[in-house]
Amino acid sequence: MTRDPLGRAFCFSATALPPRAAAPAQRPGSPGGCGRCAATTPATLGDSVGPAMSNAKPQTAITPTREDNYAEWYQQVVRAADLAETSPVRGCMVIKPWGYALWENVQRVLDKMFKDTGHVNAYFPLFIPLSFLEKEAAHVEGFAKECAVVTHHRLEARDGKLVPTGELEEPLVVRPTSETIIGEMFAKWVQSYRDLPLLINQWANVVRWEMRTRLFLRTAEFLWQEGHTAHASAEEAVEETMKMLGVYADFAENWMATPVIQGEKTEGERFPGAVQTFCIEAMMQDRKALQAGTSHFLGQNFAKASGIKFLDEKGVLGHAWTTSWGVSTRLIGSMIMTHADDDGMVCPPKLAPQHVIIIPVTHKPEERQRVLDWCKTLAADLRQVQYAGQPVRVELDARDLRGGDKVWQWIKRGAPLRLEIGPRDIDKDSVFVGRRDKGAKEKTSVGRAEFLASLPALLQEIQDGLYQRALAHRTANTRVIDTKEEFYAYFTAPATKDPNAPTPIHGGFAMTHFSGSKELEAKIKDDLSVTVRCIPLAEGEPGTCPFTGQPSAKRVVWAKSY
RNA sequence: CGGGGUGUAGCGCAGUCUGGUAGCGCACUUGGUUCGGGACCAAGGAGUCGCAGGUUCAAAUCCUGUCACCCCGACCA
Repeated sequence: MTRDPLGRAFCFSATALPPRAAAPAQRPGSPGGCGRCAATTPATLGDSVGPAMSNAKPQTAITPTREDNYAEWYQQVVRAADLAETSPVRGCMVIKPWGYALWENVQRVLDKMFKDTGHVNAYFPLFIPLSFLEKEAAHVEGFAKECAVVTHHRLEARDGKLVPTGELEEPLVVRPTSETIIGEMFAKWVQSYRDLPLLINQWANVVRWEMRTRLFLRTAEFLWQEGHTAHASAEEAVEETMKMLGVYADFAENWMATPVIQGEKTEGERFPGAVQTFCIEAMMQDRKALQAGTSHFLGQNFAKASGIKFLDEKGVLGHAWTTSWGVSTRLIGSMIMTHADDDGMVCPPKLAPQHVIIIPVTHKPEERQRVLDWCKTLAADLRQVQYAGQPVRVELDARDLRGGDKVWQWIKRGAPLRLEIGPRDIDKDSVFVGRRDKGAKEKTSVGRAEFLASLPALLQEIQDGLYQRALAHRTANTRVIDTKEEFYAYFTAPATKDPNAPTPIHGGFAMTHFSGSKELEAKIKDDLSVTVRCIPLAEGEPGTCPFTGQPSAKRVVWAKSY
C-alpha cells in the first residue's frame, strides 16, 4: 500500500500470485562463500583456501565468476557496482545513484534521438480503467496475468490496523503499457488527416506482476520509454516502426557498445495486439539472447479499439494506423551482461556516469593539500575536454579511505579510467592511468598534457574495444546449422552431477532455415527452451528447413533467451 | 504454480541433528604502527536468530502455519 501526502491510500492487489522465493544454494564447501566481493584480505583468502586449492584461479573482485555461476555472478555485480538493490517491496528494485546515472545517460541520449526524429514528450496516467484494457482482445490476453489492480481508495484504522475501504466502482489497472489509455486520448486529438502524424513519447514507470524477478532484467516495476504514434497510412506507420527500430539499433551499437541483430518476431513472440513486432537482439556473455528493444506496427487494431478516426483528403472517414516502441531499464541489465567481467561492472564510456576518477595519493600530511590542489586543477582541465558531445565527466574521490579500497571500488563500478595522483606524478607533471578494459595492475604513467590531448581518443578506444569484444563473442558463438540433430545437440547442456546446479554455459545463436508453424516452434521451445529470437531484416538466401524439409526464404536466429 | 534450497550484525556465513537465552570473517568506530596501495596491532559499537502461534522451567535450535529470497522448470521485456 502506498500513502500519498494527503493521507489517502491506494490498495494494490495482484491477479498473479507472488513468485516463489528461492535462494541460490550456497556451495557448502566453498571457502568464504561468495560474499568476498566486499573486499577480503589476501591473508584471509589464503587461509581459507587451503592447500587443496592452492593453484586455484586468480582472485577476482566478484565471486562466483561468470563461468562458475552466471546468474549469481550477475547479482553480485549489480550489488558490488552499487547499481541497485532489492527493496522491501516484492519484485521491486531500488536503483542506486550509480545505476540511475547510467539510466539518465540512456534517457538523455535517446530523448535527443526521439526529438531529432520529430517526436515530443507527454505524460499519461499511471492508472488505466479496467474497461480500457478489455478493448483489444489479444492485448487483454497478453497482459491479464500480470496486472496489479487498484480496488480501494481509502484506509481506515480498525483495531490498530489500517484496512482498505472505499471500494472503487471500476478497478484501476496499474499500467503494464499504455496503448489503451493513450489510444483513448489520441481518439480525441485526431479528427483530420491534418492532425497526423501524431508522434508522442512518454518516459514512465510500468508494472508487470512477474513470477520471477531479476534486478534490471525483470522487475515488477520498471522504468521505460514508450513511443506511440498515429499515421494516416499503413505505409507511413510501417516506416515509423522501422525508423525507430533503427534508432534503437544505432543506440545499442554506438552508445551501449552492444552489437545487435535487427529482425522481426515470429507470430508466437509478437506483442499482444500487434500486426508486426520488430526487435533488436543482443547476445549476453552466457550466450543467451536478450531483447534490448522492440518496435511494433499495430495496424488499425488499437485505432479500432480506441476509435482513433480521421477524415482523409477525400473526406472519407477511416481508422488511423498506429505504432508503439519501447526500451526499458532492462538496457542496464544488458550492459552488465555484455560488458561486465569477474572484477565487476564495465561501463561503456559514452554512457558511463563518470569517465575519469581521480584518486589522490595523500599519504604524507604535508603533501596532502598540494596533491589535492593539483588534482582539483586537473579535474577542471579534464572537464574542458569534450567527449561524445559532452564535457568529460570527472569525479575527484577525496574520501578519507585507503587508496587501494577506492581503486577497487571504482573497478567494481566500472569507471572507464582511473587516475592515481601522488607527489611523484606531480613532480613529473604526469598522471598514473588505469583503464577498466585492462587488468587492474596494468597502469601506465602518461604526461599530463599528453593525457588531456588524447583523452577523447582514449575513451573512444575503450568504447570501440568493448564493442569489438562483444561482437567477437557473438561471432564465436553463432553457428550456422542445417540438421535437426546438430541443432538439438547444440542446445543440449552438458550433464552436471547436481541436478539443481546452474546449467553450464552452452549453446549460442543458431542460424537455421525455418518454414515451420507456430506449433513446431512451440514444440522446439518445449524440448529445448529455445525460440526464434527473430527473422533478421538483413538479406538472406533461400534454403531448406531442417525441421520440415520445406523451402525457406532465409535463416532465422534461434537462442535461449532472457 | 511444480521440483530443490535458504532466511542468525551492513555483507558473507557457523551454530539447529543432541533445547540452557549468539559466534566468526569482512565492513564500521577509536587509538597506535605502516604508507604508490584491495595493510598490521589493539580496543569497541552493532543482532526482537524472517514473522506468527504451539510444546517446554527454558526455543536460533523441536512442532504447525505463514512470508520473503535464490536455483531448475512453466510464463514473460
